[in-house]
Amino acid sequence: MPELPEVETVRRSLAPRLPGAVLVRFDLRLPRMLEVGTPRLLGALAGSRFAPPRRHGKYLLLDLEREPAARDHTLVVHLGMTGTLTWSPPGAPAVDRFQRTVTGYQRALGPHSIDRHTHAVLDLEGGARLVFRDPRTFGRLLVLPTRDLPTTPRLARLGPDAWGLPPEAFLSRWEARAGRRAVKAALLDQSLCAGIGNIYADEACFRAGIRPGSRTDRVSRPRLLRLADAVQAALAQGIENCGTSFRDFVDGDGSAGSNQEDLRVYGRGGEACLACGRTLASAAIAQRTTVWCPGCQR
DNA sequence: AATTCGCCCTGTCGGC
DNA sequence: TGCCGACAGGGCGAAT
Repeated sequence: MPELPEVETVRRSLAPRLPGAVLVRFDLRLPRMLEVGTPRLLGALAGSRFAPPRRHGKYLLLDLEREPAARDHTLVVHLGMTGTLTWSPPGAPAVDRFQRTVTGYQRALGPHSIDRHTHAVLDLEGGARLVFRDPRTFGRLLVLPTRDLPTTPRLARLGPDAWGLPPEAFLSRWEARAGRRAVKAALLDQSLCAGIGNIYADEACFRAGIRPGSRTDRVSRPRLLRLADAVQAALAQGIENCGTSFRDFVDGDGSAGSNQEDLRVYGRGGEACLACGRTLASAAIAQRTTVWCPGCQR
């Protein structure tokens, strides 16, 4: 479930590789993954040059430049739940490389495997490739003129990026948009601020000592400031650890992150709180599995 | 108007 | 051993 820290990890791993690379061919293997754009447009991208990768919330923004600049386009990638975007070095075999598990699942042997779950392959000049895989197909690809990014519905809905958002900005967004929902529901709302998902919402609530089920309009201002800081701390740790790899997540080089080893509450329902030893509670809040400590979070 | 719910999709896991 | 249901969950659009 790539959230902001995971997408940032992918961005950072692609940053040394991508800039200057020339797109030779955009092979879209599963057309429905392309939410915005047409096969014809993908063909017209050939010859474009990648700029340094950007990110907003959980979205990766890959700008493709060509002369004149008015023809610049952007490939927007959302990794959904199980998506990976990897940079395959020149010479890597294009053949399917996977093993069949006892249940019949095709587990990729390498991160850049071109198999039934590979939905897009971007050939780059010199033989390298960008490979997009997503077994559960919740991810999305968008290709559009760069100047249209701010008005594209999916992106226009997003609030400011959560990472580095000043506490006072977080507070003003909260006061304007949080409503009377559960705190967790507001944290997951990408229009309030973009990038927080299920893992980091729970982690931030724990760090702030706030119950994820408590109502947004009943959180005092000082505690809200604590929450703003906790969000930054949770995201910072995730980025520092190169993302949370419970199962599928890998960065652009196919490397897993280590943040799953440092999570305080997510995925630990029924286990002992690392701070006070009480049994961590688990329940569905905002239609998401939510874990918190009844002792530490009031 | 604000909030919740159902759906998409495929693989994993536990129960019988 | 094998089948089957529950579950995971981001974001959209419909329903309340």
